[in-house]
Formats: sequence, structure tokens, C-alpha cells
Amino acid sequence: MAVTIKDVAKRAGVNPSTVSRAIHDHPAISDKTKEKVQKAMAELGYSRNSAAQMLASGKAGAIGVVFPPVENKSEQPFFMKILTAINEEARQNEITVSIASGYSNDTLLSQVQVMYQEKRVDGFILLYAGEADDVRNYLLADGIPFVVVGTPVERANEITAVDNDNKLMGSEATQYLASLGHKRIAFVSNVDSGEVFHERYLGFSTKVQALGLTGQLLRTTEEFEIGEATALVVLDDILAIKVIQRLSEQGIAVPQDISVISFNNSIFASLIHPYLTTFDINITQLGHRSVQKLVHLLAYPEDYREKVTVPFELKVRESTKAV
Amino acid sequence: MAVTIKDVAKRAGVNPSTVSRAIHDHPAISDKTKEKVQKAMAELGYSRNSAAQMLASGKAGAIGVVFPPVENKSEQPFFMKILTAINEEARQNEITVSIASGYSNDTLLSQVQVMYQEKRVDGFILLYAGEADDVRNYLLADGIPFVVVGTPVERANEITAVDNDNKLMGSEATQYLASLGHKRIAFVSNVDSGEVFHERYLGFSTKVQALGLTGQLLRTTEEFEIGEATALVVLDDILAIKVIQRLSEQGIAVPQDISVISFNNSIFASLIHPYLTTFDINITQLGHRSVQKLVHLLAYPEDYREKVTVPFELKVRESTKAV
DNA sequence: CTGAAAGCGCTTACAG
DNA sequence: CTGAAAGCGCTTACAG
Repeated sequence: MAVTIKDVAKRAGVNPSTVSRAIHDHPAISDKTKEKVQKAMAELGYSRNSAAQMLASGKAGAIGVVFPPVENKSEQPFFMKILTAINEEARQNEITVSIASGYSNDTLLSQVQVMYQEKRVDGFILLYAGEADDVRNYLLADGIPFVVVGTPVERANEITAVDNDNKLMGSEATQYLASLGHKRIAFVSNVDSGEVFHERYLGFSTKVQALGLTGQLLRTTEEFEIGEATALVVLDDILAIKVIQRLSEQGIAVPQDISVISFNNSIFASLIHPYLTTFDINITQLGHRSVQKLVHLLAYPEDYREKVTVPFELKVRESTKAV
Repeated sequence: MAVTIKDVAKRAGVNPSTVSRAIHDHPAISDKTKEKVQKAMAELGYSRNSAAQMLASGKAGAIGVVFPPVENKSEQPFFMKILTAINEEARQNEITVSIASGYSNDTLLSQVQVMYQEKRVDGFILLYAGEADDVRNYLLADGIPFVVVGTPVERANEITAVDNDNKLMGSEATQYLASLGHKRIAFVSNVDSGEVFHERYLGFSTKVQALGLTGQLLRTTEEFEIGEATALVVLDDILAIKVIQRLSEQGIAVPQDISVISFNNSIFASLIHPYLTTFDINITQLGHRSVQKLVHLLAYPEDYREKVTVPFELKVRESTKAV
């Protein structure tokens, strides 16, 4: 019923193996034959059968995207956005994207194992980094190609990663506030672990020191006092708008009384006023590059694992002002 | 290298065809033989080769999830959440989820066509409804199994759909406000088309009429006056928090001066105060049911197309109060 | 209840 | 530059 390589071969008056080679643009096949085959394919409306191709070639032509085992994925626009970007780039490479998601490490691991063992995918993109977990250990142990979006803390040397330079971003946030004349700045976070927090905070505190400013760390999990600070570097957009509301309840207005700068440039940054001055982390690029790196790894499994750093961009909006 | 059905057969002392049947729990195979095969599989660590299975059986064991061709998918938690739910249910059914996304109807259509023609998927779940578009027309024309999340306006009779009852939700929103003593209520929207808007608004206006209340439609795209209204039914959470901020700038406080009720119960509903009274639309259930319906359709292609209505639930929070 | 055989639609050494 | 053949790992009528 469906058009096969045999039908095309018959129509073009060649052997099926020649059709297969023509399709893959094999250098040994003459241009003339390639044209004949092209023509026959077009006339018959040929589509390859991916299952047959996978079986014969041993390649799945698909990659798995692994979401973090957390409940609140849907609250973070990051995931949908990078998934879209990954799919876009995958399509350019004629690769299909399958997904693995779950709320525990166990379900995630078993999905990843099944996907790989059943040869449904050739490799993986992990959308979370940090400490090693079961999934990463499995991939590493079995030598399965994968790339991580984010920065692994362990065995970073053996892992291809794509990330922003969070330390530099923390530093530039501070620098920008300093350029507006702020001298007393606080870093605000709702967590005290995680690579993203560590790096952004490190960039902040290093820069504070370098410029001779006054800096401190404020945790939103406890009651906190702004004190003398005239500017805040907040871990991400969503936290920033919560902080701004809390300040507003205390009669402190942003940016009139205090400036706020944050990270990610998500929907939350331009949801309500004051729109946030924030760093765009270029999620589309993160997605594209991670696919490219994985494709490379698939072709050259023994090549070096390297880290790709994607540039960010400051978006100045309403939440910051000069003192 | 990888363990195949042949290896298992040899170990179990049976024919490969028997192994295949045992794996699929074929009724003709004796329990004793099934056990032998189970044991051999476990000992050898057998995993099926999905490509071979797909080729031999003609089934992909995978479904495609199609995202709407819009830019702002990542801003709506709905998509990530339903994707997670779909994947969860698919896993229960040993089905893989692949995705199709793009910013134009053309790229979306070509992805869907390729996925189906290359036999990578058996059917699709469309995450958008409303007017017929190229993708849906293609699926309908070629008799490809699919289910829609949402309510199609055309040819609804030929399409399996999973949705909430938006009209009823609009009605119950109004009813709830009326029960709090509100008599002048406005419906607030930033669009004037789309099934979701139409249905929710229809439910609102029908109920307003039935209860003898005063109702009106306010468009946020223009300057609007609350007028005499003491309560607002807002199209969705994200719009609601924007409206609340606008009111606040005019010195109107929610819920002290005016009540607000909205829909979706997304992250935006409990992001900042006042937390929103809103309807939870049960996205997890929408996702699960859509997979179940598709699986059914795959097994019984000639069965009726039907609509599944998933219940919703009112979440009372801070944005509404009695007059 | 089980086996032997053909076939699914490709790819790829091997020949020439 | 191209063909003939074997093989990838399953499934499934057909026999018995």
C-alpha cells in the first residue's frame, strides 16, 4: 500500500540498493541516476519507513529530552520554551524528539532506560544539571551520548554541557546597579543551594568586593529587612515580582525607593508594573546548541566533551533607576 | 550484541515465534511456557527492539502531540502541564510521546505529515481546537486517528474531543458571585473570539439573564470603566492579575471594592496577593483522558467520535468577597 | 499448544 | 558506478 523503495526502484529502472544510496546522496552514485531516482520518488510520493531504516541502520533518528523530576515544571516558562527550540533544531536535522518526564528519579530513570534499550532514541538532552543523579550516572556508566543544559557540579569534565555564564551574569547585574550609583546592594534568594544560585551569587559578591560596595544575602524564606540597601539583585523574575509586592506592602516602592534587577526575562518580567530589568538568557539558543552538540556527539562519540556558553543580554525596563 | 528474541528462545528451549507470543501474552501459549520465557528474558536482560517490532507489526507505538502555532506557548503553564500528563498516561500504555511544534501552520503541517508518513506515530493529540486548520483538515481527510483537547467548532461530530464545559464554568462563576450578593457583574476579556471566550461568556450572560442581574462585557484592549459593577468574571488568571493591577492604579482594591473571579488556576493565580478565586480545569485529567481516547481510537478506528467533558473545580481564595 | 517460514522495508558489505 | 544478496529483529498466517 505505502510506496516503498522497491516501487521507486522499479519506476526508476534501478536496483533498490541504488535507490537507498541515491536517497543518502552516496558519492558513488552518478548525478544522472540520482535525478532519475528523485523523479521517481516525487512521482510516487515516496516516504521512507522510519522503522525499517532504524532496524537496518541501527540508528533511531530520535533524541530524548529529559525534564527534571519536579512538580512545578509547568510554572517555569523555561521548559516549554527550550522544548520548542530543541524541536525546531531537531527538525532541521531530521531528528524526532521524544520526551521523558516524571516526578521521581525512579520513574525518570526507568523511562530513560527503556527508551534507550528499546532503541527508540540515540541520545539524550537533560534539562537539569547540578549534582549527579541516577539518570546521569546511568548514562555516564553506559557511555550513552547526552548533553546537559546547565552546569554539572560533578564529573563536569566528562559531560557536554550548554549553559549561560551565571557568574558573569551576577557580576554584570551588580556592575549595572553600581553604574547607576548604587553602593549598598543585596542579593535576594529563596534557595541556598543549586548551581544557578551559587554562580549568580558568586558573581554578585565578587563584584561587590571588587568595587568596594556593601553587599549582603537576603533569604525570602525568613523575615527580612532591606536595611540600608538601595538595590536588589533577585535570583529570578518570579521571585522578583513576589519581592516587589512584599516591599509594596511595607510602603517601599520600586524603583522609586529601591531598584530591582533579576534574571531570565520570562513572562513574569513584563506581566505587571514595574516591568523588570532582567537578563535574557537566550533560551532558544540554549536549545539549538544543545541539539547541535548532541548531533555532533552522535557522529563522533569519542570526541571531547566540552562546555558551550551561550551569551545573555540585559533588558533594561522599569524596575531600576539611578540613585 | 544486544539480546534478541532468538537468544531468549534458545535459552528457554523454544521457537522465537513462541517467545514473541509469550511476550504478548498470547492465550494459546501455556502458562508453563510463558514462565520459561519470562525467566529466560529476565536472565538475559532482554529488551524488545522497537524498530523491529514497528516494522513487523506496522504499529509505531508512539503518538504525536501537536502544539498550537503560536509564539507564546511558553507563557501558558497549560502546555507543559498537559504534556507531562500525556506522557504519564502514555507511559502506562507503553507508548512514546513525540512532539510537533512550530510558529506557522505550514511547518506544523509538514511535521505532522512527515511523522505520520514515516510511520513514526500512530496518531495525534492536538492541543488546540476552534476553527479547522490545515493540520486538522489533513488528519480528517486521510482518516488519521487523532483527538483534540478543546472544542472544535466545525465538524465537531467527526472529532473526538476532550475539554471542560466552559459554558457551565462561566455560568457557575456568575452563580458564585451572585451567591455572594453581587448583582452587577461584568465579564472581562482581552479577545473577542475563540471557543473558550465564547463559551465562558455565553455561560456568564445566560446566567446573568436567568438571575435577573445586570451584566456587561468589558474589553481590556480599550479604556474601560468598571461603572457600577461590584464583581468581575475575567477570562483567565493572567488577564485577571493584569486587571487587578490596573484597578489598583485607579485606587480600586480587590476584593474590598470589587470581587474578581477567573479561570484556569495556573501559577498566576497564587503568585501575588490577592490570590485569585479561580476554576481549576483539571489539566492532568484532560491529558490522561486524551491519551485514553486516542488509544481507544487506535484499537477501534471505526468507533464513534465522542466528546469527553472533564469536571472543573472552584478554588476560592482572596479575590472574592460578599457584598 | 508450538514450530517453521515468510515477510515487514530498509542498509551495506561484497562483487563486478 | 551499480546490482544481487544477506541481514537487521521482530510478527503472524499456516500447519500440525
